[in-house]
Amino acid sequence: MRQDKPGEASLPTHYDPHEVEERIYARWEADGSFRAHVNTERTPYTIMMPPPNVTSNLHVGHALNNTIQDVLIRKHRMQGYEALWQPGTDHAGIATQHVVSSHLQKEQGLTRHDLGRDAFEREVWKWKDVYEASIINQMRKLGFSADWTRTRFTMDEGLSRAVRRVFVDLYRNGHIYRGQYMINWCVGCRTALSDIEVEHEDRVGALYHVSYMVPDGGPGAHIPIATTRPETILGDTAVAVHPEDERFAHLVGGTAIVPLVDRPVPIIADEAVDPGFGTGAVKITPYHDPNDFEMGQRRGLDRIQVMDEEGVMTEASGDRYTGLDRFEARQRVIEDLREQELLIKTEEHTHAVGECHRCHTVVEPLISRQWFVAMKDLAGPAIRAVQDGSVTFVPERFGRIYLHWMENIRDWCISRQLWWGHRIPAWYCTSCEEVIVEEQAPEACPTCGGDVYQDEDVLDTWFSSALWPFSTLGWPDPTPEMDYFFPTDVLVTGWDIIPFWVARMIFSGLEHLGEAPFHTVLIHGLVLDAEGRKMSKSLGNGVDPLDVVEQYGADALRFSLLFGNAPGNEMRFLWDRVEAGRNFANKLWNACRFTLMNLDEEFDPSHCPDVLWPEDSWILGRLAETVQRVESGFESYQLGEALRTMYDFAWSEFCDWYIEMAKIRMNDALEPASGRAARYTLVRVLGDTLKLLHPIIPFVTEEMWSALPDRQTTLIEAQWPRASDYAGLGDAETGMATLQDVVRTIRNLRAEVNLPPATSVPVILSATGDARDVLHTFEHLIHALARVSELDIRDEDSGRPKQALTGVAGNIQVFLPLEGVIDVAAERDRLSKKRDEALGHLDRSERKLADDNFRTRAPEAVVEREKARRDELRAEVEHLELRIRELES
RNA sequence: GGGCGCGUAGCUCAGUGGCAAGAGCGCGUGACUCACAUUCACGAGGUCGUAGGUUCAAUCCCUACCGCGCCCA
Repeated sequence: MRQDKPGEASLPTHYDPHEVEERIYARWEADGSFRAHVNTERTPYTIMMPPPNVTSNLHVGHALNNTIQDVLIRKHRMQGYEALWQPGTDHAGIATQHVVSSHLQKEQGLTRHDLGRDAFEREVWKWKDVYEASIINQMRKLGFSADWTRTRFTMDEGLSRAVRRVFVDLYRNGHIYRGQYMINWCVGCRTALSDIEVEHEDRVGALYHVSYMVPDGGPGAHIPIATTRPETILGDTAVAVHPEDERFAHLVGGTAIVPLVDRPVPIIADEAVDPGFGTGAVKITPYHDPNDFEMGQRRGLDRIQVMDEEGVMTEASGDRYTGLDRFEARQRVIEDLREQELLIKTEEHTHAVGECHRCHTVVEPLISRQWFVAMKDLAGPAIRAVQDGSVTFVPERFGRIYLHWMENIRDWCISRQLWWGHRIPAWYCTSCEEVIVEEQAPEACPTCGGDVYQDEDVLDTWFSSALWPFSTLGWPDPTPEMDYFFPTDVLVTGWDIIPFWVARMIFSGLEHLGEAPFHTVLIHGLVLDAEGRKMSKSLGNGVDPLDVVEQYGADALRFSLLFGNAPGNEMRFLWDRVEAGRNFANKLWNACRFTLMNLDEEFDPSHCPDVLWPEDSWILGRLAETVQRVESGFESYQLGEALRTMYDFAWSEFCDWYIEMAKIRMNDALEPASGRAARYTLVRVLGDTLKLLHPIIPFVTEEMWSALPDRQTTLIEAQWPRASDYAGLGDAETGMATLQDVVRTIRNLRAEVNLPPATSVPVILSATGDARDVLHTFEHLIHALARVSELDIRDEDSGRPKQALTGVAGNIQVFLPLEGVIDVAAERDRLSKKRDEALGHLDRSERKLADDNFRTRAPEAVVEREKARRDELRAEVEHLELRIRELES
């Protein structure tokens, strides 16, 4: 939208994002504006993009997450920081394996086992290539200014090397071990899961009370136990009661017979039993329950596996049950117990059932040989980093969630029985017991020289994500990027992955580099649908960001994600808000059109006129304050507040008032200096407003910027405004508030009697002293802004019109002498209403000031303000009463 | 059971220990005013969940309760 000759308006009346966005984005890329370089002349500012999963395209949640980052990056870039936004994608082991498997099944009817490991992996890589490209394309359409030349993928060679290095280091330092422990097993995904990959959901189930016979307790002696999982009875190896439970004290030390399998097991006393739950006695199944597993370890109980990794009952469960699915087995066990009259009763019972957060099948706790990270030693420094403030969460409350999780952390199961991911760098000897953990594959067993084979399993995806803040910068190699950009500055993410990712990055940074990878964690909420529901595939209520961009433009989408949102809070996606964003962009566009249309040949933006008019000083003063408020909004990460401040300034002050006033002055041939000052101020204020808004709505602002005269750089590289830039220019105290008050009062009176805006009316303003001077200063403006035919500014004692609509603007009386139009009775009612309103306020104010406590204890400024307010209200009431009396006479 | 968040205009949400509490959308009235009808002017609409407490002053801080949502066990 360049225009060659000033004064010629060739711009369309509506801003069209489609025409603009692609071109602008290409320009930024061609200029290398997103590139970050190691540059010791500048301070680095670094944000690591949370790498989206290559499973599928981005949704609006991603759009929010990345918009926030882009805003921070663009702003700091304009402030002169060397701003690196490091992008990339995540291989998302279990999730990607899942979608590719389903895809294969659907398209070709094949399972991954039909293909075999290598061929399956090739399929996943293909999927990754497609979605990585698609995701990056989406992000470009949204205007994100990441340094794409540095794009990384968690399974890149370099990042994989970082994974192996970390695994080996942790192993050698004793932080990684392998062993048989209780883990969460997903029967659907056929893999181990870590604790946090299990979601607990309350379900209505049953609590079964079952009799266990106690043969040496006398005839008919039994102990009643309660369980929610009767099928695990088959694997029981003890019965436990609380040591102080008198009901069962006589049985402790004896033997109970496990029903259906007739296995004698000890009756033990253990503090872990809750005597208030169920019958007070519990069955112990060390192989299939995490609490029982711990008790089993303490007490040296036997472990019997009655269910395998496919959720099918094993031979150890007995002939009647072998080969049954776990849920069928439960039914058969219940029937058999009932038949043998060992089932005492069944009661409804709601309890939390763990399910796989990926496939939502019920998770089976069982003992399995897996690799673990011992968390205790690693957690300590990570807790201290947040406690001592070296890492700060915004909003603060999320720091407590983090600490709670860290303080109760358990060892992290990191091996996954998947094909997609980083293969565990451990080799086993076929001839001896040797386990070799190395970054590079060993050729033979170092102990006996036997053949070796690598562990079949891969690592939990988060094991590599935890290294993202430094693996992307080249670690473990010593790179200039590591020296310069690490540690990074802000991590922006949702609260849902604090334990998965944030916590692990923090302890990884501390362990491997001796410092936390960022100083601030900025948490945002979820984006919900218009009804406040979580967006999900099954509900089909998701919103594709590209749809929004297509319809309204990227700026409108970005605006809608930030406007009116507070940090950490959930937000609903509303099309109305997108529309508001589009309208705002259009408003700015037209302000820019107006400005350009009014520049003349001799306009020189670099030359500040010697004299500025009061309205120029006013808008510059308002701008200075806006800059300051925006700055403090950004500092506290209140982007929504910052945006609202800019929005109000640009629309309600600059467009609604300043531009309207500038029109009048630029048309005034008698005062060319006024027009010059207005032109300068217009360009100055518009330009700086575009700078402020650029991080949030980059496209439309850049497009307008390029049309303003004499731009030295693109807007993305322009210098961020500072409040001090307006020293000596801005002045908020120019009587503008009085002018606005008077104009509004006149407009209000006109509206009372339904006067069309085109009709001019005579107006009498009555005031004394300073107020009258202000009115004289702005006489021409009042004329035009309020559509006044004849303006009569007079002293209070120089008479008042008889027949007139009356209003009060502070200590100024406003009269519209419209003889014939006035309905005296209606006017009297209107004024009485106004008087009563004012009286109410005045009453409150006077009572406040009559209170000694208030006068002595409240700050002086507050008391002074209250006095001023009271005086103003008094004057208003007096004026109104005088007028009412006049109408009555 | 433990923890957290929310409850402010018809709707969706900002906000602050001290002027008469705001926005967007919606609603009413008027206007094709020469940047913009994706607009402009004017207006209606709120006991800031309920009850106590702290304070000169509470929508904001504290306590309890009610309603909604989330996390952990």
